[in-house]
Amino acid sequence: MGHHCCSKQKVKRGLWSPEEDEKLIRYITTNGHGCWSSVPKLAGLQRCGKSCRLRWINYLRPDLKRGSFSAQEERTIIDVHRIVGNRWAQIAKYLPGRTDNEVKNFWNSCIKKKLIAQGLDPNTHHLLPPNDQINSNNNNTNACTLSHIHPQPTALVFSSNTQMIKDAKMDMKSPFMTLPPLPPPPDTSNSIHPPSLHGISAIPPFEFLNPNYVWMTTVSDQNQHAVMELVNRSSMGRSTPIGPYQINPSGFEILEENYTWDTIASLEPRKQLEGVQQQQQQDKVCEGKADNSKELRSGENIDNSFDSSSFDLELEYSGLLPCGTGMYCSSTSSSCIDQLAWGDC
DNA sequence: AAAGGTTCCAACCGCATAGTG
DNA sequence: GCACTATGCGGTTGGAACCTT
Repeated sequence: MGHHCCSKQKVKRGLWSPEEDEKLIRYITTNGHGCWSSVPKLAGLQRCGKSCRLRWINYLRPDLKRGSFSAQEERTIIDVHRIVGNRWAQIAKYLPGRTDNEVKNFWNSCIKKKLIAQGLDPNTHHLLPPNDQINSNNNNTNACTLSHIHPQPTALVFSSNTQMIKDAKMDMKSPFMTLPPLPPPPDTSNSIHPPSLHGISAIPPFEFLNPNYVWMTTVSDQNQHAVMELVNRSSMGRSTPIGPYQINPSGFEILEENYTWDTIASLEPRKQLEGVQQQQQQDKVCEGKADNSKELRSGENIDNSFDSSSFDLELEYSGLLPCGTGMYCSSTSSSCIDQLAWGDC
């Protein structure tokens, strides 16, 4: 079955010859591609326009970066994939010089296997059930990796620059992150102070490992970045930020009461316990308020809107990750993230 | 060295959507 | 609103290259 665009033409298929490449390059560099369907004829090629377009975009474009993916690119792919899923074109946007096809192939041939080997489901980025984990039980490296990955909350911070706000479609499968380098965490044993972000320092000490508290993202500080927020999990879904720093100059709200950001093993929002919803429903009945922010915060609304298909944030990325027991590391600081990602403990 | 298996990636296929008349 | 075309995208495939036996 041929393409719609070339069903009437006698077209060549399969691998491109150097001569064909040369013709296409010469034509496009001279004239631009214009309407792709007319390119083959004008360039003297026995191909359909679609094939020419693909060849140009995936292979001949001068701005393409060839060669293997760097560790940084690999990390970016994983992190963006965690947010947007198999939306290769979206992912490729954050990898200059890479194409969606290239990213997709790299994912399928390489990253997927690495994640599975670490006991992570490449689709969900969650831990696989023990039976599905390959080599993770008899492999100390993986065991080490998982022990790092699992118990720590993670941090997600939005970049809410003007362009992003303009481009954002806030259906929010998940927010994405711009993570500034953090100051080194204080040297404490069990009680760790949260890092000070963007000059917000009035954060009281708290027990970082206390399961009653969880990091949540909210927007934003004076530098137009969203900041993490500690929320009392035991308040059954009510957002009870710790600290007097809820600022939102950008006008959009990310914090969702019913969701917490899970560990690095699963950065997707995770609905809290059923009791949370019940409590909220009770609250709604009691309060009977129609509050604008509630629209965004409503669990049902968010739930319904969790369609990654329209997630389109101008995201920036860097990798703040929990690193070891109660500690953080950032992507700008070295190999910790690599160790976490690939088990080089 | 040869056969068979596996991996990788360029290219294709088909669907969705936008644009146009 | 409809039909048609062009474009973009994700899933899939085919075959060359590589690896294993």
